[in-house]
Amino acid sequence: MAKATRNAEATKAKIIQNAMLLFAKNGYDAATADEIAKASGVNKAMIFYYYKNKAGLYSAVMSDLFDAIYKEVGDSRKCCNSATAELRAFIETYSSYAQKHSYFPALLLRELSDSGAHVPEMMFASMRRLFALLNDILRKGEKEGVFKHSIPMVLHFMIIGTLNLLVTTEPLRRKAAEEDSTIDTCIECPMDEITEYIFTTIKTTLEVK
Amino acid sequence: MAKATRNAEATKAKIIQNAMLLFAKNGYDAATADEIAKASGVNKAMIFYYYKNKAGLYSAVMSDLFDAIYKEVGDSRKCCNSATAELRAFIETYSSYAQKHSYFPALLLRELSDSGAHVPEMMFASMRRLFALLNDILRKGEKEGVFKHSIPMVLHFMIIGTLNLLVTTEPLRRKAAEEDSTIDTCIECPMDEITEYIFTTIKTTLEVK
Amino acid sequence: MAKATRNAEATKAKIIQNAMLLFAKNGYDAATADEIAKASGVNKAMIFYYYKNKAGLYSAVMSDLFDAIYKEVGDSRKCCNSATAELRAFIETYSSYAQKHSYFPALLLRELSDSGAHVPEMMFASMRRLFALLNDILRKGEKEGVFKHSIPMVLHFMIIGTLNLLVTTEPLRRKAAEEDSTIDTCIECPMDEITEYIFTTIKTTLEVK
Amino acid sequence: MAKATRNAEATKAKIIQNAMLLFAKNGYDAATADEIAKASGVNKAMIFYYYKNKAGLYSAVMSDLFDAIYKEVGDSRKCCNSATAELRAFIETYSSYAQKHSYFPALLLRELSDSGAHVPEMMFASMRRLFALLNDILRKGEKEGVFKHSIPMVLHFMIIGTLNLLVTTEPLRRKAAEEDSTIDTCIECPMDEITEYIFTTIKTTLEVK
DNA sequence: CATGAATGAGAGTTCATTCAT
DNA sequence: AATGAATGAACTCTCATTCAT
Repeated sequence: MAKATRNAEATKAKIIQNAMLLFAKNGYDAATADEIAKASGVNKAMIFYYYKNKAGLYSAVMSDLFDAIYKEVGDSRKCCNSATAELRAFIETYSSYAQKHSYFPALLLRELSDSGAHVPEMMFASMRRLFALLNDILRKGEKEGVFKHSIPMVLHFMIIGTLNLLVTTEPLRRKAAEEDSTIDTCIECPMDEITEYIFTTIKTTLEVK
Repeated sequence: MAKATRNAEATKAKIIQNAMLLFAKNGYDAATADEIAKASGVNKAMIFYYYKNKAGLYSAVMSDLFDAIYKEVGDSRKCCNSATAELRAFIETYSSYAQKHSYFPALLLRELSDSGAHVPEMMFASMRRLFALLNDILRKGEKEGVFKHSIPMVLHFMIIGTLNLLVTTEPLRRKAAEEDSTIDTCIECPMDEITEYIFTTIKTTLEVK
Repeated sequence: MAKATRNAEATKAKIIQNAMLLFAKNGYDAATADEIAKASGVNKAMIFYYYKNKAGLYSAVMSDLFDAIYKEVGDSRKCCNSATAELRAFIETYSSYAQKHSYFPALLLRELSDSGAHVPEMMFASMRRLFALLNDILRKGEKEGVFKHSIPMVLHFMIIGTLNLLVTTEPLRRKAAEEDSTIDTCIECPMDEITEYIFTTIKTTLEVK
Repeated sequence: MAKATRNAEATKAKIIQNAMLLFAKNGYDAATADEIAKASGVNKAMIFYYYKNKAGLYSAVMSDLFDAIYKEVGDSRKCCNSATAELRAFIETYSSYAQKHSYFPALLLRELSDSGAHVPEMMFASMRRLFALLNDILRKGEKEGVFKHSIPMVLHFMIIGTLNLLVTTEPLRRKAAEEDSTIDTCIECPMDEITEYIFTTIKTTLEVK
């Protein structure tokens, strides 16, 4: 109804967007309200007007991300009928989300390192929901007789740990490659090959016989 | 009146030890010099006297940890003659180190999430050295004809990502288990079983035919 | 949808009423426009629309109170013919007003402590008018030969100081009584006895011979 | 052991001294840490270094004042042997303290108006101790048969209410006198005459027969 | 080597006030 | 008349870092 100013939704969106980037780049503590406000082109007080405090903003950011990934990964299951296909969809969707929203892996890994210090309640629910998806797939596969018994928690961390680390360490790996060409930090590896490799590894370990 | 004053090495050791714990628990930014000094029972100024600044202290902490893990993992290779045995040693040693020094995983994951923001130079070197070890093992296995061609970087992240996440998320997983018993967060899993499971997974994906 | 919107007088009255309470409870600085607006069920901007700024609102509140007390105390004189009776009326009316509007004493004492920092002009006029009333009574008594020469300002502060302190300290005295029963903070004293006691004291000091 | 800087006691004293003045002049909320630091010629952080937070500083200020007045008033009793003389000493000592430390009345009246919002615990204890002194004197007089039964709480407020108001309203009364000479705000009254007048009033109301 | 005192630069948060609708 | 969005100026408090002893 307005052009650009005096538009609550637009203002909130800008704040969330820039907060995401800055929280991902600098971490919760090092990302300042000043910085976020300036990047968003809004007055610093608006952050507190809409999100009460820094933690509230952070929660909002994380909620958005977790809701989105849960939805995408959850939706991806619908399109398949075998447990193996669902597993592939899980890994591929997670991988593509992590690449598209490259700030997400850093945020997630840091939050897990802090045991959910900044958004305790939400981390539980969100991580659990995501894990429950994989859990379902694995159980289904077992029931169908195509998967061996496994340790779902370990496989879950194998998938998301690997993918998240690959995304977050990209700049680090690139620099390492520049400085020491004798070591292959997989900087040129196409992500879909990597994703496929991860899928194959998990599938192989699950294969009966 | 005598206690431990006027003993440079002891003072430095106390600082490092407590800094480790607090950096791990609270992260780089949230760990304060005041806190570290009080926990160590030394005057705050000593931190700056011995380590120049906060970043210097952090570097020292990380160096110690990385040197130690590199040494332990490196040493573990000596005792074996097959690539497969060396791979198992790599994984088991890393796993046992991560458990014994349970602050390490949080520190490492956070630092990787930050692309080595706080200790740039060192992260390169140390991570590279560790990765080089695994790389060697994999190449050796390939040469011996017992391992298929693989993507070492991915396997590396699979191993350390999974192990580190399992250690750091322990409190989170415990709480989740308490609140929702229908989901198995593997909180009672013995770590050696998990370690073996990881090893088996990696080995299986490497097996020729 | 109809309630009380679009009704200037009602809105203004609600604001004044709640502002009174909150200024009394929290003091000028600690009472916020947000708080007053919320308590009044009106939009914050209305405060500024009707009263220009916080000081304006405060002035309006104080004016109302001072006008009311002046009117009540002033009116009370009419009904009597002797200076002594007028003095009693002054004290009793003030006392009953302070009890009925229990936020008034806090506001008055604070404003006197601040030397009228927030409502300079008005405090002069209002306090003076009130004091002039007592002054008149005392002079009249002197002329009639029933009162000795006195120091009106001192008697004025004796009356209003005592009454205001008794009202404002009520919660404090109640707590003190609960914690230490050996001391009598007069928490159960009927206010009319106290008022009578004050009157007697003043009368006694004024009595000729 | 030092000259002026690096002297904890001197620094603390300067802070307390200036805080007193500014809290008295502007009230708790309106007195800012910046202001107090600047007035004291110290870095703002020192306030928090020594007193933890603003409330802590305020508490320290009030403690100092209350301890001092209690001590002075308490000591004054020793020198007398009759209840009447002790009563005079109580009033005179309180009066002289209030004049000498002219910031005290404002602080006290405001705190009483707030029901001890900022220093709850202390207000109880301190006010009670002071009141207990007067209470003792009155009881002693009753036992000796020189005082009638009275309401100590009311007499206490009569004394301190009047004296405190006279001190705090001084600037107000001066301005009023300048603007309207027909009214006598007792601005030229010598404080010892006023004190004597208060004493006489209280004594008169206590006199048997 | 060791300490407590001192500092300066910010960070998060609040709040009176104004603007656009 | 009434509202929610927006702002700017403070304000309290923290913290890495340095100085004097």
